[in-house]
Amino acid sequence: MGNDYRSKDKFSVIIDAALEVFGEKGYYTATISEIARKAGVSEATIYEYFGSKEDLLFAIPGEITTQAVEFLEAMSPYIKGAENKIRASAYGYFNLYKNNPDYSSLVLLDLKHNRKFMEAEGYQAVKRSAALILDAIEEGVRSGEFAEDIDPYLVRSMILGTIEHVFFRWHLKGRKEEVADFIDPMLGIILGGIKRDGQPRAYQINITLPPQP
Amino acid sequence: MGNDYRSKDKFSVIIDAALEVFGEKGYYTATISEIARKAGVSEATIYEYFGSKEDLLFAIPGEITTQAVEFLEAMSPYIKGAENKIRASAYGYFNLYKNNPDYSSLVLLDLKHNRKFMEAEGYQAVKRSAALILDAIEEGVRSGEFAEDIDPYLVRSMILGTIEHVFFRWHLKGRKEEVADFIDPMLGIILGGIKRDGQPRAYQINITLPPQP
Amino acid sequence: MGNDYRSKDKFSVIIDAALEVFGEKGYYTATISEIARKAGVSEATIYEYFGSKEDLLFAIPGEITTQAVEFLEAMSPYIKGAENKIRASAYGYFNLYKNNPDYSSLVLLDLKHNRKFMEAEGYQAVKRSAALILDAIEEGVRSGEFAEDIDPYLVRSMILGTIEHVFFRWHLKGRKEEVADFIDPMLGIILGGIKRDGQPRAYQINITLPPQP
Amino acid sequence: MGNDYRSKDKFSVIIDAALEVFGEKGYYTATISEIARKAGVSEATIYEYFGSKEDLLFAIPGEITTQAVEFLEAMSPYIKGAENKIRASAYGYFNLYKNNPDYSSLVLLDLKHNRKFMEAEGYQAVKRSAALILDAIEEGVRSGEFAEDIDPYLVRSMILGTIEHVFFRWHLKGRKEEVADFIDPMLGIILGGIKRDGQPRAYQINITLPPQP
DNA sequence: TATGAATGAGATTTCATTCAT
DNA sequence: GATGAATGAAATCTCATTCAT
Repeated sequence: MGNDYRSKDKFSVIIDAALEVFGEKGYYTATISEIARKAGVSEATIYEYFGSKEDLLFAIPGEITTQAVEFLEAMSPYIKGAENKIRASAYGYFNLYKNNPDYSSLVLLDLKHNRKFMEAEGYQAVKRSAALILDAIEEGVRSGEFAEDIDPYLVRSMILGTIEHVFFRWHLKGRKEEVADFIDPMLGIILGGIKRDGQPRAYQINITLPPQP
Repeated sequence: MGNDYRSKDKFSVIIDAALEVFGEKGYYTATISEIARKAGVSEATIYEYFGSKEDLLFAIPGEITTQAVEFLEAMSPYIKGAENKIRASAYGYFNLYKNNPDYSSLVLLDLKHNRKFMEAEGYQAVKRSAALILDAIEEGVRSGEFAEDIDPYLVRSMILGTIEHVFFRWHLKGRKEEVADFIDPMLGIILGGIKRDGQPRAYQINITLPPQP
Repeated sequence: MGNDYRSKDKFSVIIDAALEVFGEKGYYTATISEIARKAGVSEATIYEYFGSKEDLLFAIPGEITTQAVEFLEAMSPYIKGAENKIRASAYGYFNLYKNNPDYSSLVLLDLKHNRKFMEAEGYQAVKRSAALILDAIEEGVRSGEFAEDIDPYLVRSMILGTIEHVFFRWHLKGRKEEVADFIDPMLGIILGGIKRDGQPRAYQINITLPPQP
Repeated sequence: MGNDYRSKDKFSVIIDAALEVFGEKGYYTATISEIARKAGVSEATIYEYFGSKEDLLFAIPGEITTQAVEFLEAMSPYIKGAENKIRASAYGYFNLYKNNPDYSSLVLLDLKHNRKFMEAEGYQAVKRSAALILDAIEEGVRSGEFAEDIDPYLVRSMILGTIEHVFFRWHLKGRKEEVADFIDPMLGIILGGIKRDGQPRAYQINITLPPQP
């Protein structure tokens, strides 16, 4: 435990430092040297744990995202109704990004643009979580909760795109103010736009024409 | 005229080459040397036209975006109704991104993450175009077209976020298939979610009349 | 005359600009581009008149120094006495350096350190003027004006070294105050130290020895 | 100790190589690449030890000069009489320049012309040593050893100017012959020129005795 | 003659990465 | 396991210089 513990500690320490530095400066501008300094280890030590700068980058999301997604997946069976599932996922993203600003900066500004990462292991969790949303939307269509002519992929893009866009701007603007909870209003609009609800929409009405002479 | 033509040509040739290389490899991975090779000029020549690699990057959007935005702005007064204005802007983005894949790759994958660029001149056009959408939304709220409790900034984020997200994924997936026109369905959902309910949406319905006896 | 005049003008204009820029920034830090700008000609034009940056550097002293030295040489026969000849030469240097600060900066800070220049044509005038001083000193020794055990080369080094040192420091200190006339005091000391004069020095006294037994 | 030794070695090895190359070619013409080659290290290694080419240049005098000056300063209190103090300092310069030809070349041909260096730390030692001379001269004036109407700054300029001029020419002429000891003759002249006349200069005379009957 | 335009040739500098200890 | 020290490999950028017009 002693060795293992110490070892694991150093691993985490490096990851944390890398997250912080990458998050602040971006992948290319960040240097191993600064990460090492912040982690309190030598540069060479970083290479004991991670094969390369890119490996270190890719190793970061593994932990954080996986944890968040596993929580969501575990919760999923207990949530009833497509809408609630979507809401849960959306809040999952929201909280993940909000509570881990360096991480979200890293993901939104660096990782997302890295094709290699998209194919790397660390991205699997993100994919699974995106799949959860898609499933929920499709479930909603099947169940009649949502209109059947909607494109589930588009709806998911709207949800994820909005969340990313808001956090993205937040980062670029220097993370000054806190990000308000925009999930409910956003879902209000999107769900309002795709729900097939009791109150028939205008385009669903039946018109009774007066008898023609 | 001859001279001028040749000069302008070289400027454009470099911009085009840079657009291509930056678009493919990203700003940091791209090298001046490759851009020079692709442009068919020497590296030194690039520095005759652009002071630095970053200047070159920032010079790219100036032309393309400005043109697109100016068209939108010129058109704006002739478009009546908030919804139509929004639609016009959304299609503006859509077409811009769709017709200039290298450019959209560059903007979405590189420029957007560059704080310096956000403050640079080339970005002004993008800002103006984003302002157009916001104005339209606010106009819709004032006119009663849209519910008054909506957050115009959120709505704009939804529109832009969705567009960016879709194109973003398209780039990361290798631009294989053509991007379908998702603007109408997207706006259908969003506008459907923000329109003031009392207002009958007669204009959206298709009526099939029963056969007349 | 028109052509020639114009042509000569441009030559001078370039020399003057070069003198100014070299004098201010030093040879290596100065750029042809800045000289061209200051001269109001294109860089290429400079190469019409001078083969290279170094040629331009070497061309500068030719005019100024030659003029000053020729004046000295012309005057020389009319000056009587070693001391007066030395004084004339020393003041020649003094005035040259004082009245042409850029030139003296150039010579003291750049040209002097350039072995190629020492062998170049432009340096001949300087050499001739240094020879004048040497001749005068030797003349003084021959005539008995100066002590015969002095080293004329050393004396010349003292004169030139002092003048250069003073102006050198003046340049490095930013040419703030005007350089005072230190030639007379300096020569007072040096000549005082080498003159074999009527007022017998201590070492020239006659000793009357007590009668030897 | 082993490590420390090796480390110090490399530092010195680079300094020595730089001294040699700068001394030979001058600062601007010298290249890091050649210094690295001569030092037997990579260019990158040089940058591990010195932040920039200029830093490397400025780091050179620190050691050599400081040592020489500290020796002088330590000796100073034990030397009695202004004249002897001046002589000691002058020989200090003389030996420094003579025993370290590369160094003196560097100082006289490169460093002295660098305004930044004049303000840099490495130059402090030179300044202190120049102050020593000035103090000695002023002491001589106060004590009546020297005439009171002399300008101590001028006298110092004469001493330093002469020394620099002689070594300077030596370098430019290719350091062929050895530099003779010109300090004593030079001081003989200068001191002869500034000494208060009343004081008999018994120690300088050669006496030829008349034939004894 | 004059020059706008283009470039060859390098120089400095930066960093990720390696390796002996 | 940890690291100090060293470096290979590039990349950006600068300028003196050339040449077609």
